[in-house]
Amino acid sequence: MAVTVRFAPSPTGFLHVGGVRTALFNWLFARHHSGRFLVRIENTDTSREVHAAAEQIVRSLAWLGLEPDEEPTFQLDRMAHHQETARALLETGDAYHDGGAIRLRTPSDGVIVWDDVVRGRVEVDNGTIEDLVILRSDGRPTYNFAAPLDDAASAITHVIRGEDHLSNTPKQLLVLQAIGGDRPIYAHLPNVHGPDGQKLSKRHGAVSVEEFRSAGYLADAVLNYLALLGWSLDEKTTVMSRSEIVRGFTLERVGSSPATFDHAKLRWLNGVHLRGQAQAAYGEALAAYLADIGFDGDAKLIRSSVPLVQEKLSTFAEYPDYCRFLFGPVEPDPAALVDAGPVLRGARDALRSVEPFAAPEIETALRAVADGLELKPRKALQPIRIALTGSKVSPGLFESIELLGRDESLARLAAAAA
RNA sequence: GCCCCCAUAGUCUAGCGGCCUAGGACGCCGGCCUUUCAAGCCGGAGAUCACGGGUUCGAAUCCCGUUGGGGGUACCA
Repeated sequence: MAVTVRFAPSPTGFLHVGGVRTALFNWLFARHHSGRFLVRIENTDTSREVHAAAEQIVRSLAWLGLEPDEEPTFQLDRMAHHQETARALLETGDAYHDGGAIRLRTPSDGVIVWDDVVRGRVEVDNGTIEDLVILRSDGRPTYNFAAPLDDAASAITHVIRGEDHLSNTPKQLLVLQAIGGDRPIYAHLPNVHGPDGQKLSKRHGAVSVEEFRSAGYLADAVLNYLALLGWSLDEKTTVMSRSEIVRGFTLERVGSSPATFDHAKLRWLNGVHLRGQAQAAYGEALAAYLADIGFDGDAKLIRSSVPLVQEKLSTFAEYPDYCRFLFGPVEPDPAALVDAGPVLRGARDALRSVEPFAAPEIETALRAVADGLELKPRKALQPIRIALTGSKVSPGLFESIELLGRDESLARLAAAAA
């Protein structure tokens, strides 16, 4: 039987780290087995539904490249079927009315058992499970009734979800038993915690997928990082491409202890992925990101600046601070330029005649200036950098000058020397 | 309260009875490189494998207890 999995979020807000991790593991499992990955929005609790949350979730998944193999479905769309099933259960006596609701009759003794792929064998006393409401008094199904029904209807083979659903599993198994549905295989993933050990939430900083996107992270890096939260390929591999993860992913290597989200490691990993990109793709992604956040800069210039920054940035968000000087005037701190007159004038004279106006030639010329003034390169170049970029930290000076152009460079040098 | 789950360095993890004087990665510290910052390279500190009992010739690995953390206990998902 072909592997079919589903990611089933409730539309109560943005897709956050814990949610994506669950979605990712489902997607990886499906891809690894050439199976299908479905998305089902669990919207049976209409009172908690947040407007546009479903679209938001789907969009976040798309950004990460976790595209479902079918149009996402909404649980409530199958309400007629849920109600019909409840009625049938009523007729066989497996369910009964209670107030306005309908409850499933559950056994009071014995145990219900399943072999969880990540937890191992789990046994629950039937006595601890009370007759569960399957249809609310207003006719809407409850989650624990609708979910197993829908799983069965979609022929879900593996239910991969957060450990908060562990205690729902016996209930859903009981429902499945009552309707004679096939059992899927269950895998309950450990939670993702914040730095304080509490469940990850807003106050731990960026946790929604959208935030990572606007913070300049690469989807592949986020994916790589998330995959490592609870799963490992082997004893030493950290950096992996999407396809390497898909190839190596198995549920057997998913751990059962909760993980803490570490922004610093994500950041590092993002830098690694950024540096590994082809220059053209990097430029493409960078330009798209900058347009997204409203950075006003010529796309062509952005592209040509890629070689200057690719080795330096760990997120795209750092780009403006590094390269703002390429796109507009600078205001060097005069205090940092005292006594710099001779160097700046020397640089100006040298740059006036450099041919061609390219980094290697510029470097030769400026080093000669430093030599002539008997200054160490470190000493001589820093004021020039400040005059041209307005900052003590910048991309490579010579490449920056080339990109800035002769006229602009001379003008900035003159202004600073004055 | 009751039920369940988890427990290796600050963090993510490897480990599934002897290969472990516990491996990798982030972070941290130092050095090299160097036009700044990064990157890169080299080196270092950091874990009595939560604690206490067992089992075994031998335990991070198996069992029991304790502690800590988490989840559940809804006509929420």
